[in-house]
Amino acid sequence: MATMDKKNVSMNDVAIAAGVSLKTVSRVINEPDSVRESTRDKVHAAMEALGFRANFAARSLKLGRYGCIGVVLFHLSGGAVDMIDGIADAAEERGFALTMIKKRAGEKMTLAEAARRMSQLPVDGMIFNLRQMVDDFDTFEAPKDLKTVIITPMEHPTCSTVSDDQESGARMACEYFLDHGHKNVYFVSGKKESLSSQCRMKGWRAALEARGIEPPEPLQGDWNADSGYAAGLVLADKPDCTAVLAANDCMANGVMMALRDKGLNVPDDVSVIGFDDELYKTIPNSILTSVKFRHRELGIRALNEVVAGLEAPSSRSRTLVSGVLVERASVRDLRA
Amino acid sequence: MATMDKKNVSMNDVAIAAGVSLKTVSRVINEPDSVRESTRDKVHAAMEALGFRANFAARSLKLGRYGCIGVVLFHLSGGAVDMIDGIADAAEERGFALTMIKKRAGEKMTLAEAARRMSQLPVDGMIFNLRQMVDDFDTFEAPKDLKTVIITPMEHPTCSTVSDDQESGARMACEYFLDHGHKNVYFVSGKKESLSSQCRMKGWRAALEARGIEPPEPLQGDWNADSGYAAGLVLADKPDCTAVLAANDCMANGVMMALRDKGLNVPDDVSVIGFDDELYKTIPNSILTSVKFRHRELGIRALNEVVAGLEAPSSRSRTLVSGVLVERASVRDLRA
DNA sequence: TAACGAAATGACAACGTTGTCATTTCGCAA
DNA sequence: TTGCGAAATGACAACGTTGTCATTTCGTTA
Repeated sequence: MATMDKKNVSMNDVAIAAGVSLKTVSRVINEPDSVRESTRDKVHAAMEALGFRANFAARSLKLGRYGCIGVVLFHLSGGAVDMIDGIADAAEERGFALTMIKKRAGEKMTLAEAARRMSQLPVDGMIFNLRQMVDDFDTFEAPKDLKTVIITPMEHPTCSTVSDDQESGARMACEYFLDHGHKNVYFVSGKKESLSSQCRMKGWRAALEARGIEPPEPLQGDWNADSGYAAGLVLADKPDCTAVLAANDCMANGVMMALRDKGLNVPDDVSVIGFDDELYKTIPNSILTSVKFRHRELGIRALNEVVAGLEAPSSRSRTLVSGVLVERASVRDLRA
Repeated sequence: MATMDKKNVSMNDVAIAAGVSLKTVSRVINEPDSVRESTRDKVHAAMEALGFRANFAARSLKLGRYGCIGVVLFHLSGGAVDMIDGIADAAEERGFALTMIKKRAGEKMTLAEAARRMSQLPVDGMIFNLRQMVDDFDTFEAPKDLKTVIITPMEHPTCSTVSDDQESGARMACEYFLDHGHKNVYFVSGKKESLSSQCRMKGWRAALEARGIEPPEPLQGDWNADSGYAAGLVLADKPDCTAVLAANDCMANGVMMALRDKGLNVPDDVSVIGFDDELYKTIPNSILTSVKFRHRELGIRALNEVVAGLEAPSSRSRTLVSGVLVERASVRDLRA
């Protein structure tokens, strides 16, 4: 009947219970080697008995840092899981926790708003996950004392950015077609407002133009298989269409199904490449060649960039994480 | 050349700049109506000029709360995105931020460890996302002053839990088969260690036994299409197999492809139901009937449960979020 | 103009830690 | 036993807020 009265057990309570000074308790926690073993044991016993847990607020107030990195989710898509996974693992490894806020569905949120909200929370630095354009992107200035990293394919004038190298990935896929003897490449895009889709389209276009090929009109999709199917029906009627690059695997699959339904074979009649390399999860023996981005690596890099910049928040860097072409059997070699 | 000297601008600095007292600045922030408009303007101007941002640590220390809910991710799977989305949206709505930590890949983490780590962080309550069994599940006791909600299908002796009603969902699907005249239902499971898979299997078994049907040996899968395909090849040879329940859509698709490759038609020869209703994203015109769980709703409920329990951390409740059978065309009615 | 109650503002302590610096205790040599 | 330097411990202030209570200022009425 001795416990359970005060709400929170403080270091002072522990100190009294252990018959030592407040500061000694502090030392047991932060620099145990500087405390005699017998004293240390007394303190540990008291902490155990009282159920002491250090107060985060007081500690942070004194130290002037939190040990937390803020993460702002402007958009939560499929690939985001792996990215968060990477961020969280890297944070864990470096002894940081994450503080997360999210744009509410349907509402708008500018970078400035996000920064203002975050800077009221326990964070030493922050990461913005930005997959669509936002109004104040170019004018935004991060708080001078809070390292800010933006995950986005766009370059920012003052903040560090980290991104998949979507453009190179698309170029890589496109050149893969061309190197296999294809004379042109059609493109099925994702949602218009998606920066990923825009970058992939840009890379596709650049690769063709680099070889003096006029890019055909891209087909508009929405990431889902049905839109890919619709695009596939259109493409099946184009005699010059031997190669299709779809902005993700789901649409690529839609394209392939449409081609098949039109009596065309992949890869014999038409070759196809997708993005994300996730079709194998859903389709047995999937043959789709695909450009895979390392989202987990992306998250790790973003977090490391923040941590590296904690001391120099105004530093600025640009990190691109390259993609990988996962070769399967959906591209025919026309050179033979 | 007047700014930029002290690291952090405090309310005291603002007070001096505005020619008012510290407390008045505090009031401008927390109870603006109690401050004369002219004073308020002066203070706001000073805050603006100095770039003042309230110190989270000091505020929390004084208030004794953080306005943050801890989230522990023991496991980060596909469905987790929507759940996190729900948690984050609900948190936002109620004025909370999230503090997140994650089990490191490959390492083990007990509930007790998670609780210990979390209670050193800025959190008023916490949510554990637990999709696999953990060693100390039954013996775990949550900190008495920190409301703890576990997202898991298992019942916990002392903590509140929230879960999809996987078992009912599976039963629902199974009964749907039986009500359509099927005499038996085969089952393809997910990974052994997954609690979702275990619950789905349990529901399937229960539904059959309730009608006096001896459940056939379940086929072991691993969530991916290839394992579903393998199962499908086996099932295609069983003459009594008219209905297959697969523990997710990817495996269901694998099953369907195998059946087709064996010359069987879905649903004419064999009917199939999956879980998660996500095949339509990848397969154009998907006909797969599927049990869909509302992960977002699950997250919302979990967060609301934590917030509701902040004042009474030792309260305990059990919430089940029901699934929905999304009817498409993969089940044949044998009663005709 | 004086007096009054209400509204606005201010002084000071307190929240639970850690840093600084002073003091005590220890182990060992003289 | 005494003295000494090093190790261990302690007293006290400080971090930047908010709560309590006292004081000042305001607008109104007599």
